[in-house]
Amino acid sequence: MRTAPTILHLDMDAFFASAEQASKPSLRGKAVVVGGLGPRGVVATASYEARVFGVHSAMPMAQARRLAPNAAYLVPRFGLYREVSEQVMGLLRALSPLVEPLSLDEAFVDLEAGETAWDEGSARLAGEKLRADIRAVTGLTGSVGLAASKMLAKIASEQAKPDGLVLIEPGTERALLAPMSVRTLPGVGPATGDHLRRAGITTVEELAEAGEDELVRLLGKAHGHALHAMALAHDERPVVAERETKSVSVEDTYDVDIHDRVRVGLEVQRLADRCVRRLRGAGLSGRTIVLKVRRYDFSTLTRSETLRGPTDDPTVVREAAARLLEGVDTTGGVRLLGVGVSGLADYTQEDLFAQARAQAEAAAGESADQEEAEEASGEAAAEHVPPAERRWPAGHDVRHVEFGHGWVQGSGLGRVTVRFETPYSEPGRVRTFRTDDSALELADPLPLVVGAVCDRRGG
DNA sequence: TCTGGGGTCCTCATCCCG
DNA sequence: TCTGCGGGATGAGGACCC
Repeated sequence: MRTAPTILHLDMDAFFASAEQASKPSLRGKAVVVGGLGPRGVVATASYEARVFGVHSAMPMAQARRLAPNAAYLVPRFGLYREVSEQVMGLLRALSPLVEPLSLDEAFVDLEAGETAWDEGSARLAGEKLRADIRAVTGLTGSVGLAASKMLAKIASEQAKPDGLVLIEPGTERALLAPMSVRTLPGVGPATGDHLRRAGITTVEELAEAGEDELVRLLGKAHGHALHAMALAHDERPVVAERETKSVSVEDTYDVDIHDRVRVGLEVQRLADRCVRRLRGAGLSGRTIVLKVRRYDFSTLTRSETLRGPTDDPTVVREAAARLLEGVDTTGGVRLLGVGVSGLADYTQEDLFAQARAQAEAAAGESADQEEAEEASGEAAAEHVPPAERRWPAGHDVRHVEFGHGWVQGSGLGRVTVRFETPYSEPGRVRTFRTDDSALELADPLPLVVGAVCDRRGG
C-alpha cells in the first residue's frame, strides 16, 4: 500500500459545455446544454449555469428543455474536444509516463512513477501547477484529486469541483469515507444502491460493518469482495498506461421506431459496414459478431456468433449480423440497432480472397467518405432530419466570405442564423442567411487559446 | 420523464471434452 | 460403457462508467 498521496485524478469541469463556451464568447456565463438534439436525445454535459435549473448528464433532452427553455442547445463536436483532450493528456504525460485516460476529460496519473512527487507537499505543488498549465494552454478549468489510491483520488477530484484541488491526507481516509453514501464508491450504481438499501446499508461505514461474507452473499463474489475492500479504503489498483481494446461497436437510436423488416435488415448492414470501418481503422479484427436490438418497449436483447477465426471482412460481418437478425422478433418495432465485434486480435487470418475484395472496394472509394462525414458531425441517423439542420448543425463553426468566422445558432425553413464571433473576440452579432447561400460554408473549429497550435487534418 | 453511444466487467446457463 | 465432475468456450443478460 502506497502511503503518500501521489495518485492524481484529473477531471475537466463540464468539459463539452466549457469547450463550447470558450469557443463562443456570447455563451460565457450562460446556460449551455450539449447533447443529442433529436427527439430521443439525452444530455451529454450541462454547464454549471444550466445545472442550476436541475439539468444534468443523461437526462432526456426534452426534460432539459422544459427545465431550462432559454439555454443554448448544441450538438457535440468531438473533433474539437479530442484536440483539447490531447493537449491536456500531453500535459499529464509531462508529469509521468504512467497516465491512464478514462475518457476525453478524465485521467489518472501516477506521480511517484514519474518522479514528480513523493510526498504531500510535492504532490500538491504538481497538482496546482498542472491546473495552471491546463488553463494557460486550453483556457479551460480542471479539478484535481490527490490521494494514495485511485478510488480516493477520484473522490477527491469530485469534491474539488469545480476548479479546485483536494488532497486526502494519508490516515484520514476511513474517517472521511465513513459517513458518505455507498453510491460514492465506484461500481455502486442505481441497482446495487437499491439492493444495499433494502439490506439496510446506505453509508460506507455500514458497508464496512456488514462484513465481507455478508456482502458476497448479497452481491456475488467479485462485487462483494471488491466493495468490502473499497469500504475499508483498500484499493491497490495500479495506474495502467495502455489498455488494449476488447470490443468495437456502433449503434444508432432512431428518431422513430422502425417497423419495416426490410428496413431493419438494411440498417443492420449499414451498421455492420460502419463497425468494420472502425475495426480496420484501428488495425483490428475479431471473432465474435454481436447484434444488439432495443425494441419499442426498451427491452434490449443481444445475439452473438463466434467465427472460426478473426475477420475484418465487411461481407463476413454483414452476413453474420444478418443471420443473427433472423432469430430476432422485431414485431412492434425497434428503436435501436447495433453491431459489434469482440474477441479481438491485432492480426487478420490470411484470407487472400477477402483481402483482394477489400482492396477492390477501397479502390472504388465507395460511399465511405459520406458516412464518415456524417459520423464526424454526429448526424449518423440523419435520414429524418430536414436538409437545413443537416447541413448547418447547431453550434458548428462556419465562415462567411464577408463577415468571417462564426457559428450556427439555428436553422430551418430555408434560413440559417449565424453569430459572428471567435474564441478571442467580443460577443458577436447575429445575421441570417438562406441555407443555400454560397458565401457561407462550414469551417473547422478555431483553437480555444490564441497562439495554441491546432494540428488538424486538412484544416 | 422516457430514457445516447461507446465501452468494461461479472454472472449464470449450457455444451462439450476428457 | 455409463456416470460424475471440473474446466473451458460460448452465449445471453445486466450493471456500471463517462
